[in-house]
Amino acid sequence: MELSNKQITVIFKALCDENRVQIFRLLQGGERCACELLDEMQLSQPTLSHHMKILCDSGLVVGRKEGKWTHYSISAEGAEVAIKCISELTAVTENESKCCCGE
Amino acid sequence: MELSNKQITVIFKALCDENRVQIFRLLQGGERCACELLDEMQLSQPTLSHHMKILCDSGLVVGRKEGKWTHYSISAEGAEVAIKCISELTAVTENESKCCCGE
DNA sequence: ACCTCATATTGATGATTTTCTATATTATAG
DNA sequence: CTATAATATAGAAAATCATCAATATGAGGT
Repeated sequence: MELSNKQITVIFKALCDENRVQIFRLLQGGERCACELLDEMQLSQPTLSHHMKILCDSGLVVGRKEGKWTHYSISAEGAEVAIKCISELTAVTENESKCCCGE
Repeated sequence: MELSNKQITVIFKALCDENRVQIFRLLQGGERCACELLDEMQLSQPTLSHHMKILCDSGLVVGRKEGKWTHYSISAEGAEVAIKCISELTAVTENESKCCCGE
């Protein structure tokens, strides 16, 4: 499963906004519907909806539709992918110390 | 070590741009100076410098100044912080299934 | 001291993102 | 089938971000 640079940016975009980080903290307590999240955030309903779309696109959050409601929760699989991704990106594979610039 | 929402966004901003992800891939081979990175990226020198600042601010990359050159490398400590951060944020601590909206 | 090379900073511009209001969609209740 | 409630989408404004050209800084070399 090789992710493109673009796909990686989509994953981590989830964590690049303070409101979205706050939404993760709310979801840590378990599944929440959009109206509950809206109650606890200082955002308009369309803005929350926009953030939830970005979170779902990242794979870190999943939405479950049930009647009128959409229930959101943290995806353990998405989290695993993100952690594996950051682990791989930050894994240094050097086998010798290379000097550049003719030092 | 409790990170604020704002601090978390600074960490993951590093991975929200395709060029910056590409820089990680280049740094996987070991320490590189800015001029080497510039050779391999389709960016102007000031733009690369701008990205390197964001990467260093995130803690995922460190810069080491030596004479005229700045050598950049991936920070294992920074990576550890980022992984711990995403692990904590995505850890669900629910102990009972809560239903909202009077279901 | 001057020149050159590597990198950083400034300032401007276009692109993207966040946010809102207004409206549309979809589901249930009466 | 109409009304209402929950969520999504469209469109516009404001803020932020990525980018570049020009310039500044700072370290060696001559």
